[in-house]
Amino acid sequence: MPDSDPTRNFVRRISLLARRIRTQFDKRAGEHGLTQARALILLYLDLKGSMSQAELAEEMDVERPTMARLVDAMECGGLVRREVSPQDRRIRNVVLTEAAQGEVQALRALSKALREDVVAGIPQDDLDVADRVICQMIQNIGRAER
Amino acid sequence: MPDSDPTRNFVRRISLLARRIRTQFDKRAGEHGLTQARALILLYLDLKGSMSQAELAEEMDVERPTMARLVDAMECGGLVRREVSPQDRRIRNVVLTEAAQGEVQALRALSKALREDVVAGIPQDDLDVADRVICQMIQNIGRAER
DNA sequence: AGCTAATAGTTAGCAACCTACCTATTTCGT
DNA sequence: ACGAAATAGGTAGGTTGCTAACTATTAGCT
Repeated sequence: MPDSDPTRNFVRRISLLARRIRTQFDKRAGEHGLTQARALILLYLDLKGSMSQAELAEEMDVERPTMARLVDAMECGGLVRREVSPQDRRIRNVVLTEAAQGEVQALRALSKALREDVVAGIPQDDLDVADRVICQMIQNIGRAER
Repeated sequence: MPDSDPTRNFVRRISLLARRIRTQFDKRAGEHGLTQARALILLYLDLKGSMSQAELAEEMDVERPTMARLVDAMECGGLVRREVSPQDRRIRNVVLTEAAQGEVQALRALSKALREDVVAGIPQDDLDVADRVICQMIQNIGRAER
């Protein structure tokens, strides 16, 4: 009975699911030169036009050094440009290149397809419950950080 | 209305939750020289006495190179020893050192406390639904891999 | 017995997280 | 107006994932 406590495996399965989704996304998006994290940046920038790295980090719930490296990689790969803000020289506004804009449609389709694969056959009511549980857990951890 | 599709954020929140749990675990276990992945190895070995790296990788749903590095780090930190199997010289049986055995109790308590923090205030019925949803999603991804 | 398959483990290289710490600006309080 | 605090970004280093490709050993088939 090592695993009689169901919450133990629940926590582990969440981590497993997150990894599997990421791996599967990266596999499908690899042909487009994208990964899960980079694709999300691309979608945000397409939506808002231009964002600072701090804003991107905030939206994606990621620390700023993480964002710095993601933007580095995307700039290096020709997906994104950094433009120093004229109003505040601390800020680099990140903007999509034309090449990246051309990927947006395919990326949206790919993301949608993967989401649909993941939730296939799961009743909406159950999804709603699961979403509430996940949200509550995220809050609980924030609270537990003292 | 960029995020009108609820499943989009659901998938993202799963990844966020997994990261937050890992970070919080590592913060609490750091004093014991442990991290989430290493702690899990320790618990498995305490349970089964000795396992090959391939068996550990299988139990933890991780690839074998990942396990090789985890065992490297733990061996380096004096938590674990590798012993070549007499029956099959390809196999390294991994066993806990005495120092590691001394950490098991504290580690169990720590893991339990974190699990309880995470699920605090969530009805068991909802947890059951969420667990079923997570399991189904993991299966769905396996199926989607063609 | 001998050649091929499969298996255990490792190395190398990439991705995306994190924390801690640093610099360059801007803001704000006195 | 000037010095302290806050903010944007970056660097360095550590952790845990992955895949691809390699070696060593065993198993299996003819």
